[in-house]
Amino acid sequence: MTEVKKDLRYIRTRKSIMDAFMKISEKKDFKDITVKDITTEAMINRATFYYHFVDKYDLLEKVLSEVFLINLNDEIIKDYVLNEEVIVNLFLAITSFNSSLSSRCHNGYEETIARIIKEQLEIIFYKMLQRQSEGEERDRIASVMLSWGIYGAAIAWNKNSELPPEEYIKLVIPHLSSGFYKEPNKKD
Amino acid sequence: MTEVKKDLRYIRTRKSIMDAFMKISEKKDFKDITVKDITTEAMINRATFYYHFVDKYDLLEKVLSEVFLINLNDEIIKDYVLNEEVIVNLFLAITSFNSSLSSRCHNGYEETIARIIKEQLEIIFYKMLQRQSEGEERDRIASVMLSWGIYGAAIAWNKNSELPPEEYIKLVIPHLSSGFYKEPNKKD
DNA sequence: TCGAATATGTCGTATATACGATAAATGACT
DNA sequence: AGTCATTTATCGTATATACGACATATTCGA
Repeated sequence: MTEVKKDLRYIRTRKSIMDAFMKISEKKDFKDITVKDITTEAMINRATFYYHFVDKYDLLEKVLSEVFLINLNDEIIKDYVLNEEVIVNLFLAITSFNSSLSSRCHNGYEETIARIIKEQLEIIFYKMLQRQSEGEERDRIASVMLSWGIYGAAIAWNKNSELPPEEYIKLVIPHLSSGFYKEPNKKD
Repeated sequence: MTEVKKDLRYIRTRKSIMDAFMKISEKKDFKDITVKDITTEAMINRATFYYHFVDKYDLLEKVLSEVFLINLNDEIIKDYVLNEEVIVNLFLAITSFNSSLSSRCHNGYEETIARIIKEQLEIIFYKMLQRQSEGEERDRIASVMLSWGIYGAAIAWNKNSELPPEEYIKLVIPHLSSGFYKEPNKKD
């Protein structure tokens, strides 16, 4: 389907646009970013932007869903299973998007961002859980809870914490690895 | 003359090539760098490299002479005169090329590199000295001595010192600002 | 020493992108 | 309200670049 372009020019330009967008996102709120900003940073013509994306919202969707699967697929999903390192890295990936996250949600686009991120997280968690699977439906639910949980933690970190994100998320790792509470009466 | 191209594609691609080259230079010795290495890193076709440069030696010359005048012209030469900050920055710029510099000089290309860098340094020093000029010929000679001196210091730093380059060069700053020796009998 | 791989340059053709123009939408200021 | 400036989005044409093929060098291990 959707015709995967493999012309090097296309790939490089697409990457330039996405990199530029992410760089600008670190300083500017999403709603204040113009297509001109992006094309200037990416050193491409404005018309070329529209050759690749419908508009900046389209770009946002694709950046969010691809950056996760690119940055993380390669080094993490391939042979890793769910563990501390994975969770920390995912958390860092989310918080690095603080630009879009931290802004007031008065234009209603934050929900879309949140939705996309959580969808991607869910996909990743599900893939990883299946490697050590103990039931498909259980994995599904676990993926949902983890995606919402991690994302929520990122939001909370953004609002409150002065801790570095890495330390912040590590505080809760014990609960994720060994459970949130102790079985009251367990053999052995 | 030489037809300054201003097509954005040309500019972006040229920059990509130079950035890629500098990045690779930090890890690989110049003589071990292939055109393929550069084009892969820059995400461009090999043929395109030859559209921009004759060969990797041509690229080296242009990188060396432009990087100095780009990185330094903007922030330094414009309204600055010769001072501590300028000297430190120039020194850092040179040492950051340690890749090519530090290699054994058995292919004889180090001399070319040295020549180009010194030429560029001389141009920069001369421009700066002229702002506070006390004679054209004196400025010329001073530029020559400074360019050779700074460059030599960079080479020496590379061979011997464990000091950070910034500290290293700062040790000699007093001599550059106040002279290498005291006038034996000076009025006042 | 000899092949076999890898690197260098060059060329013709196809295509992604630059450029400039355009119209319409949006926003800021009086 | 209206104007001015900026941004969005689309178009036709020109051009820089990708691609693949090619002939030479160069490197390197058997």
